[in-house]
Amino acid sequence: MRWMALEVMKTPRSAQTPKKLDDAARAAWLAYVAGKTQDEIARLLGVSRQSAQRLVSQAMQAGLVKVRIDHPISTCLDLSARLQDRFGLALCEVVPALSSEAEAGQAVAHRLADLIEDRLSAEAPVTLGIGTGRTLRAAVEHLPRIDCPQHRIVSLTGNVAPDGSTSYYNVLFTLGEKVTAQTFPLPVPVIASTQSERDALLGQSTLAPALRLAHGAQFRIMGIGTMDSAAPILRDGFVDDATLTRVRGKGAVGEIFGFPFDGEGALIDDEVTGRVCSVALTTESAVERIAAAHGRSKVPALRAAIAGRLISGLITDENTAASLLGP
Amino acid sequence: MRWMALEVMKTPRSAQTPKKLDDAARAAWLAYVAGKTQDEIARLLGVSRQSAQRLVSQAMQAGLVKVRIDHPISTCLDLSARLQDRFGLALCEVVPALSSEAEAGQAVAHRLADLIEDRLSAEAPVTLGIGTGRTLRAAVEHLPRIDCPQHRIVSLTGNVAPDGSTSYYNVLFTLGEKVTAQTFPLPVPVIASTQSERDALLGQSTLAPALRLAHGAQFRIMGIGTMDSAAPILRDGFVDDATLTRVRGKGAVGEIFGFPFDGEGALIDDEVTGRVCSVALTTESAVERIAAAHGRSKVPALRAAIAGRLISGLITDENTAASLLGP
DNA sequence: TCTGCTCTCGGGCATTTACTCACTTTCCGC
DNA sequence: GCGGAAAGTGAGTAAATGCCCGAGAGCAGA
Repeated sequence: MRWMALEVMKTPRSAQTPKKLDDAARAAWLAYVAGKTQDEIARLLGVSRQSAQRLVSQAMQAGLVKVRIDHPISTCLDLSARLQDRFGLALCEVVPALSSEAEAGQAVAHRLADLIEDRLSAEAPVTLGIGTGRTLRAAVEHLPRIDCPQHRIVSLTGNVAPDGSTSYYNVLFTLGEKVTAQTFPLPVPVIASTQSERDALLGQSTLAPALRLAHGAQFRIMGIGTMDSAAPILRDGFVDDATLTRVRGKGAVGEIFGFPFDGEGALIDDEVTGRVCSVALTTESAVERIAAAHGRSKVPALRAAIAGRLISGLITDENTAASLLGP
Repeated sequence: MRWMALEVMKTPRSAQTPKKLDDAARAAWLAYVAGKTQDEIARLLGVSRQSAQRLVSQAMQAGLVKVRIDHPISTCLDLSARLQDRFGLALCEVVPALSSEAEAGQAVAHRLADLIEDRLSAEAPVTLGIGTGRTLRAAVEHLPRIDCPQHRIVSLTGNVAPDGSTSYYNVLFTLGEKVTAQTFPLPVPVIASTQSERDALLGQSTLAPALRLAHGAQFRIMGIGTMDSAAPILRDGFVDDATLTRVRGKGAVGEIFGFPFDGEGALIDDEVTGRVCSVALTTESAVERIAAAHGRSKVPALRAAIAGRLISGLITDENTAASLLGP
C-alpha cells in the first residue's frame, strides 16, 4: 500500500469535492456546449467572472471536457489506411503532424488515452496488460477518471528499476486508481542479472496470479524501445553498453518488454533474451497488441515489430507514418 | 426534385471544397486537441492568423467540432434518474438550465441531435420516423454531415401545410441530405378536412411504401403539441378555434402527430381524431419513441404523454424536468 | 477585353479569456 | 484559541480571439 500513500501525497487536494467538480462541469457545459461567455456563466452561477474562469479551467484540467473533430483529415486517414493495408495492421490511427516531436508525442498519447478509455468503457470485464514507456505514461495523464471496477490491469513487464526504485509502478497504479480497477504489478526488474535469477524471480508463487492474468490479457499496450545509444533499456540501466552493442551486432533493431528483435521482428538469440522477466510476446491475432510510438528514431524498430506481427495496432503521427511507408 | 433544387439554391457555396474542410479540420484539431493558439496554427499551416481563425470557425460552423462534458452534472443526472424511475421512461436526458426558454430549446435540440447521430451511427439499417416541431428542426440544424446511406427516414405525419406549401418537407429533406439517407415524405396535410378525405389521401397507392415504412420505424422522434392558444395545430391552421375549444372541452391537454389526448394520454374521442393523416401512435416498447420538449407550457402535455406511455424517452431541460416531478 | 460580381485576404479594433499578484478565508495541528 | 499553510477571491493586465471593413484576386457574362 506504500504506493497508494505516495499517490495520495502527490495529489493532496486534487481530489476536489464533488460539488466543486459539479459546478466546474456546469460551467464547462455552459461555456462549450451552450457557448456562453464567462461573464454570462458567472451571472448564471452567481459567482464572479474570475471564479467562472477558474471553474472552466478546472474542468479542463480535470479532463472533463472532451473534444473530438468529426472529420477525418484526409492525409491522416490516407496514411492510416495505407499502413493498415500494406502491413496488415488491425488498427492504425494517425494524428496530424505538429512542429516538434514532443508535441507529436502528446498528441499520440492523447489518442492512446482515448483508445484506452474506449476499451475500458466496455461493460464486460477486460484484462488490460501494459508495458512501459513515455507515451503510455503521458496517455495515463490524459485519461479522465472513469469508474470501471470490473476491469483488471496487469503489468506485462517488471516494475522495478535497477536501483530498486519503484517509479515504474506509478503508471500502473495511477491508471488503476483513475479507472478504479484492480492492479497487478510484477515486482521484478525488467531484465534480471542471470537467467537463473530470472527463473527464480518469476517462479515466486505470489507472482503466479499476476502472470496468469498477464498471459490472458486480451488487450495489450506496449512500448517500442530503440536499440540506439538512447535505448531505454540502456538508459534505465537494465543492460550495459557491451550487451547492447553485442545484441545490436546480432541485428537487434528494437525491443518490446525488454525482448530484443531483429529487422524481421524475430527474437534475437542471445543470453540477454533469457534474462528478460516479461511476459512472452505473442503474435496471436486474438490479443489486441497496440503500440503507440512516434519519432524518426523509432522507425526501424516499428518496421520490424510490424513485420514480425509483434503488434496488431499502431498509433502514431503523420511524419512517422510517412516514414514507415517511405523507402 | 423541386425541394432539392431549393436546397441547393439555399446553400450556394456552403458545400465547401473538401480540401478546405480538410484544412478546417486540421486547424480545429490543432486548436482544440493540441491546444495551439491561432497564431501557431497560422504558422504551422502557412496562412495568416485571420485565415486560421476563419478555418477554425468554419470547422465549428460545419459542426466538425464535438464537445462533450464527461461529468454528469449531479442535479441533471438526479432529475433524469427520478424521471426514469417515477414514470418508467426507458431513456431520459436532462440538460442544465439556462436563463431563457429559447436557449434551453437550443440545448435540448443539441442533445437530440447527439442522440440522432448516435442512433444513425449504427451499421445496421435503421428506419427513423420523424414528426414535426421546432425542436426537431433545430436538432437537424445541429446535426453534422454523416454518411449512412443504409438508413431510411420516413415522415410520420403529413408534410403539407394547409396553404399547400411544403415547408414541412424541409426538416425531412435536410435531415436526409445531411446523413445521405433515403427519405420518404407523406405528402398529405396533417389533418384532412373530412374523414373520407383522410381515407382517400392515405389510400393512395403511392403512399403505401412510406406508410409501411412508417409503421415499421423502430426509432421515432416526436414533437409534443400543446392545446392552449399557442397550439401548433391551431397556428398552422389545421384546426379552427371551435374545434380546439371542443376537444379541449373533452379533456385534451396535448397532441402528438395531430392526435389529441387527455390527461391520461388516452386519445380523445372526437371527429377530428378521425381526420388525422398520421401514423397511429403506439405504446409498444420495442419502438423507441423519443420526445424532445421543454418549457412550462408543455408540462401538462408531457405528463399526459408519459402517463399514457405515448413516449418511451424524453429529452428536456432542468426546469421542465423539475416541473414534471413537481406537484 | 472589360465589367461587375463574389470570394478571400489581411489590418485594425472591441471583446473575451488567461494569468499574475496581493489579499482573505478556511482548515489544520498544536 | 492560535499560528501557519493552503485554497479561494478579486483586481489588474497581457494575450488571444472574434469580427468588421476595405482591398485585391478570380471568374462569368457581355
